[in-house]
Amino acid sequence: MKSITIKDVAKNSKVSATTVSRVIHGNSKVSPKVREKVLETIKSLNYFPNENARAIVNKRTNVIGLVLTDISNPFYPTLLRGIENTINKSNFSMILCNTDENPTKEERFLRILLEKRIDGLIIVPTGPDISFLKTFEARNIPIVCVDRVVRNVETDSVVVDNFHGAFIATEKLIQSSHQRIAIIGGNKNIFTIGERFRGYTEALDTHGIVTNQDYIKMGGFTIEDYEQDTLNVFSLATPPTAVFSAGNLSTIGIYIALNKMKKKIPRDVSIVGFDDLVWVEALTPPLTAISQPIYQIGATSAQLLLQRMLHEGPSEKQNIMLSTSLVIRESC
Amino acid sequence: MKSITIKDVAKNSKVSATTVSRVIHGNSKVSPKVREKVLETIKSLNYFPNENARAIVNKRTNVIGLVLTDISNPFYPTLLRGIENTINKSNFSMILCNTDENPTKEERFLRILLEKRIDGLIIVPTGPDISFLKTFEARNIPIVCVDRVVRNVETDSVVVDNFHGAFIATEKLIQSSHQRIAIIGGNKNIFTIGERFRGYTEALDTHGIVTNQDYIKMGGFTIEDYEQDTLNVFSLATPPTAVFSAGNLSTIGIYIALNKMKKKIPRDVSIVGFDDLVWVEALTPPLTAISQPIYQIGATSAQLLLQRMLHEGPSEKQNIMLSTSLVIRESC
DNA sequence: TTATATTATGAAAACGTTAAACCATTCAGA
DNA sequence: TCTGAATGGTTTAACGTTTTCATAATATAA
Repeated sequence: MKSITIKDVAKNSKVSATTVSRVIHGNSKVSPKVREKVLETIKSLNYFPNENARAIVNKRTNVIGLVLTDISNPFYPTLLRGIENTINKSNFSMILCNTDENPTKEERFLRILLEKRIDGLIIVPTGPDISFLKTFEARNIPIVCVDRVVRNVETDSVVVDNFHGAFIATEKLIQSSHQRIAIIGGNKNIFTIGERFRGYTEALDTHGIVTNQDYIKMGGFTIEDYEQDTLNVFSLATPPTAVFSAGNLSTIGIYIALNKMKKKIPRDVSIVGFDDLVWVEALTPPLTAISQPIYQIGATSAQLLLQRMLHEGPSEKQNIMLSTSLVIRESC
Repeated sequence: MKSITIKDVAKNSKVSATTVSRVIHGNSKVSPKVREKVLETIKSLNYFPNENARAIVNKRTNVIGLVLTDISNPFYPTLLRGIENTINKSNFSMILCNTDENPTKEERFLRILLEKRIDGLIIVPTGPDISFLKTFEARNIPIVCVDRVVRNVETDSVVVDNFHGAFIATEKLIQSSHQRIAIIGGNKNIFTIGERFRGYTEALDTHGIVTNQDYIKMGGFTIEDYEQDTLNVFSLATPPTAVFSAGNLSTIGIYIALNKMKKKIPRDVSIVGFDDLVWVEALTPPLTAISQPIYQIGATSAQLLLQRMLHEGPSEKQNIMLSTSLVIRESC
């Protein structure tokens, strides 16, 4: 099981390993005949350089880590493609880790990534204080926070204006002359969800509507949770006439529940949802939604990371906030 | 930018690097006081072993490659989680690559993965002949093909019975007394899609229904394509009364188009779709669908790969075919 | 006590690269 | 013809680990 090394190539071409290395790197200091010969034996031996050996001498691996909560959440695949397509251009690869919002898992992954000496990290942090990131910082491994930010270490970041998105979503419902507006969504402790909740209450406030605690269902996790939340809120004595769905999973639960309750959208209930994914247009009626530039969030954070890794760009950390837009369809 | 190495730990603990290495691995004998001291300085120096250096001496990286077509296809995230959750238990990490069905990209990724000396590969091949896999085979790097198979090298594989799934889907429509049944889907050259097409025609055949070429729309790629296909097929002089959607993207296109045409499902048109994803239940009406055990496909292929990497299990290649099931809802 | 086995440790080589320093040709120019 | 510069190559050390082998110290048995 002996593997083919640069020395084998050297021996077979009757030159030194250095010369082979030069040929591989296209370095000028090698004569055409020798280059030819070396390339030939590389091909004939089917030699491929060992990146791990390279990594230890070059002190760079060309690998980045991508730590997110769960690729199954439809937000992430597009984000990932934005990142991947960007870093691939500079020949970086990506190790993917799913934390499931679990800080213990997160720390374990971060340790592994550190040991693998990744050149950079893109992370959707599980919380606002990720102590292990200090270790990355101390070793000058660039970090980009995406979708959420962290406060115990300064990093570049790319987020979306969740607050404003939720604000205009809620306002849209108000302008359609709704007063009794529910919100259904996940855990407020998650940065993005918290911001969306703020946007919702702020919009009600701005328009002089007092928030009704019964209309606030922020604690779901699964589609079934959201379905149940919807069932509950629309079974109230005075049910809402509209609902703001704070995430894509809640949108699914809401549609399922309303279908079951035979409520017609938008006749009986109006909906605006956060996240404009491909399938929301197939719903009946198609969803009016807040659209995030998901791919661009990914691409931008990857660009930021590349800049740092290649020591280009400004030295101050960049904190970028991209904006959302309202896509009007027929659910309100 | 000097990094902390095992030698620094050694020096600071007044022992040799060997001893530090032994402490870290905890297997061989080292006296309690020394162990204590070493662990202490590891902590105080915040030392983390360099996995790349380890990789070159151990000849294993604890990394696998996952090469698939596009993580944005909702089939893949679940597959990925099945794989990840399985390999994580054995402390493997995963490099993810999206080929976009492009063999050139695929070959480039495979070369990179080879150079990184991954311990194993899980791949959804773009086609039936991936010559670069020969190189993996020659180096005894285990390969598992998933969802599709390859014919120029023998590998383990995990696929789903697409043929049978499509067969029972079509049969379901026939049994609901439909005779004019369309199929809308992607490129038949893709293994899974080809199988589904076979299942469709075979079901018609079995029940003595002659296939109508006008009802066959197999060439779409985007949701817009499928939407257009649907529009076209239902604008025929004698339109079909039912449609089999051969993939999840086509399901979206079909629902959008039928909504636009104001066709009622299932009154005007019945549908059965391939792939039972979370959002199909939120459609109106909820989709009757062929369900694949996606997570399990991933978990199984990862198990197969682990077996090979750890040199356990049988030496003959395993070719596993998992079965699909029909989830009946209200679209037919 | 001495001989032997056991335990704890270290030195050095190896893994597969790259880079710095060096050496031997060849070529230009006077 | 000689000098100096290119040119094309090699030798050696370094990167951060693990592993093999040797050795010193200690424990056990006779």
